[in-house]
Amino acid sequence: MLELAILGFLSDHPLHGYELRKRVAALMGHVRPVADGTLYPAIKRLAAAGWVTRKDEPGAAAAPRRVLYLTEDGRAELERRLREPADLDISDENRWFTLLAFLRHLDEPGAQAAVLRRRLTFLEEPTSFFYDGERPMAAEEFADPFRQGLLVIAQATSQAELTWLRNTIADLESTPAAG
Amino acid sequence: MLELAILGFLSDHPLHGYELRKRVAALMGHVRPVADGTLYPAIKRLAAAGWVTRKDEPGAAAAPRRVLYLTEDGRAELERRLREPADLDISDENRWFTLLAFLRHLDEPGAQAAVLRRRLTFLEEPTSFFYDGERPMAAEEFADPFRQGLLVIAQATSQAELTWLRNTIADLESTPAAG
DNA sequence: TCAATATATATCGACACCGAGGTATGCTCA
DNA sequence: TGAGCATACCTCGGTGTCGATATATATTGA
Repeated sequence: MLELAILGFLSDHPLHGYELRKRVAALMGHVRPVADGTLYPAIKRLAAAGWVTRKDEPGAAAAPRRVLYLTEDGRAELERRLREPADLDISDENRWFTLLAFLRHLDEPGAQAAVLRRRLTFLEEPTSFFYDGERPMAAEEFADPFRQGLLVIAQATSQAELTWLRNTIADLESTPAAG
Repeated sequence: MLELAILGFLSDHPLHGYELRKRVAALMGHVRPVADGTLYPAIKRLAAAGWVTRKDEPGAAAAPRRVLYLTEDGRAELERRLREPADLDISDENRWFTLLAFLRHLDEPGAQAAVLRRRLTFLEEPTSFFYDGERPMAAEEFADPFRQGLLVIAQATSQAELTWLRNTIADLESTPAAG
């Protein structure tokens, strides 16, 4: 998820680590802050894989910067990760939102629609959080207001997303294929 | 998060690992499946800390079961974790939902309301996912339909939860303190 | 001149998690 | 009798993440 975000941000502009950190923090930091000890090893991994290159530049305000550039291999890797996301990228909200933030870098509307369809399929699956034996329990069955809330919120959330997904898939599939 | 779920489920009933696995899977498995290699070490940690005890029983259908019981220390630990959750438990959806699923085990309405207030404060903070320099960008500013969707969904989601939070906090705070 | 702050990069140990694999029991059906 | 499956528990290696810590420069204000 972090690696995807790095590849995605670098796909827009070359960035140095500090700026990258700020963008990553803006995207998902309010939900799950990213520590330096997570970011820099991640950059190192991507560099070792040949997906980003580093160039030293004098610092604008302070210490010298190591500006990161996405390589051609890196762009291909980004596309691969967007085109064929893991199941966890589809089901986990944090990962899914990160994917969504960079899905425009997949430039075929058909491929974009295919990814949205996977999320649609996932959200359309009937799932319950709690069971009475085999039988899924509805919100109204709980005396517990917190479990009620859990189900009510989850339902409202997925309704909003389902609406958006269906509209956007329809738009994408009515778009003539990009040339 | 997993440890909280284990303590929470055991607070309802003693369970053996296999049954516990099914309940944990129902609660959060569709979003993020829990592997055996995660569950059993977690049980071991809780046992080592003295929060659960294990008793062997003949298996109902097959291999013998190790039934898990929450100890008094375990119940105290559960309460502590519910009463004073880490910031990450408040901000991260997966963790927050897990907390919500067991919040009824905190039996003071005032303490429950205090936890909900923390979530309310978090959701009321103005946050944006993307910035143009310092300026947060609104959904309409993106040509990118995916980033638009991201913001629209996030907003709809938090609206639903805000409504529920405000109503539930009001209910809890009008409840006479539990004896 | 000194302290504080923002900029900027990086390492290290501890640890939770995942995936793969292993062990074993008892039921069902061929 | 044997294969296959559901039940039931557990270990281990690899890895990603966190929190603490270290280093260094430039600006700002007391």
